[in-house]
Amino acid sequence: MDHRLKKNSQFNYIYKKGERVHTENFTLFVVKSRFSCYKIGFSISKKLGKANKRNKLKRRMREIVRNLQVPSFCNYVLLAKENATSLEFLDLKKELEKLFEKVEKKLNV
RNA sequence: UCAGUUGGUCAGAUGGUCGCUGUAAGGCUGUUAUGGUCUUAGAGAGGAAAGUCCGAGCAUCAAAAGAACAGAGUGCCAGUUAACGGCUGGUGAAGGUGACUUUAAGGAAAGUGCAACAGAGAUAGACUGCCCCGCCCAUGCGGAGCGAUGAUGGAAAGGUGGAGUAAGAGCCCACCGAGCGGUUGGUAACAAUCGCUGCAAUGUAAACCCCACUCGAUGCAAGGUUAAGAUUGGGCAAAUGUGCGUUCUUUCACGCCCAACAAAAACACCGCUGGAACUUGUUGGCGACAGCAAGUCUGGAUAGAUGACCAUCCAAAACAGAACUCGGCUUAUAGACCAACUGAAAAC
RNA sequence: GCAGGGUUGGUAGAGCGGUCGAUUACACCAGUCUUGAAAACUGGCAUACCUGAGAGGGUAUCUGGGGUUCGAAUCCCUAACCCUGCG
Repeated sequence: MDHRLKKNSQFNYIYKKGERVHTENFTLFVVKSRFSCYKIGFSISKKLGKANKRNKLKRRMREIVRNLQVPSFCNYVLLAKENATSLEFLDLKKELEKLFEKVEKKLNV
């Protein structure tokens, strides 16, 4: 299945309606949906660096999310904060794992 | 060996596991429709892809021709190119011991403007002065000659030295500089040389300007297909209006302009990648480059495709990601390598 | 992707190549007034380095770097950063 979010309107909807979960270098917006698959969009602003750095960060984020067990019936937007570009791959992985654990707890409550 | 100058090349590689985007072939499957999925094969960022500073292709503005005026750009000469403000080779000027580097380098006797402060004075007359004569004890006053002297300044009326004089002056002489003319060399910029002129002319044109040459505007969010359908108000006009900066003329076409509302489907498609292309060889040219032959097909995404991990190579580390496509320029850049040349020292 | 605009004291915002390190307002500091504060009035007020006991003086800086000019915040080139528009 394709897990990408594509439309600008979808992004805006999630920014407005979504619940936020924070960690040191990321913010995740979560909205529940009717469909069994999840969708996720990555948002990295121009402040984080030039095109090269942003692209690399996005690829790493996608690679990590692909290997994770992400809670379904939800749509997400993963927003990177300023220091995220300087992290190593393993640190990124740990942090995102923690992030999605948090999300699961929230959803179960 | 040390210190440099110029030009060029590379931009991690190999193997394995998981994953991403196109292409081709085949299988299975679905929708109103572009599809979905699996297998196999093969492809998948740069020297700057960047900045958007120039030049083109391409597209739209219905199609054209001419004149004047605006506006913008370029500016030594010759060549090169599809074109250029690029590049190549020269000339002049400036810098460097040198290899070599830098250079927006037309015109200031077409005209206008500006030149603060300082300075006697800023483009040019006066002032301060120098010398001689007369009056006079002298200060000083009057007359004649002179253009040297002047605490400035970015710039002060060709410079240095001599001769000359009452004092002085290109008034005269030598050298240097400048202008004009000739000759020789060079396609030319220009250079060399000879003669003449005692020599008049500050700087600024990246101030306006003059001269020569070039230029329509807008950019793929251009523009088109599926793809039909559509409202209201105001102004101008019935060719006397509108039509690629403005005005005018001619052909031609046609209503034109402004404001508001409504509609806008998509995993959409075309434009979209075979090109002034690349590689090798060869011929011409000092070179930029051009010709010929053979071979190659080499990204096409659309929330936007190249990542993660492991092993080895001492270490994998720079700047950095195509978005219609090319030719340049500019800027960023770790490390490694090659070639030619210069200076210094030492040895032979 | 393409097109356009800007950058001047702490903030906003003027600025003819020379009298401009810079006018004005707000903010800030000191004083007057007040029991105290506000308002009002008066004065001061950019930064760095050098020098000086101090008062003061000198040099540099208008986003950075070059150039034109005797002289640049202003003109030209180049880079960085910020902002706006487009279907």
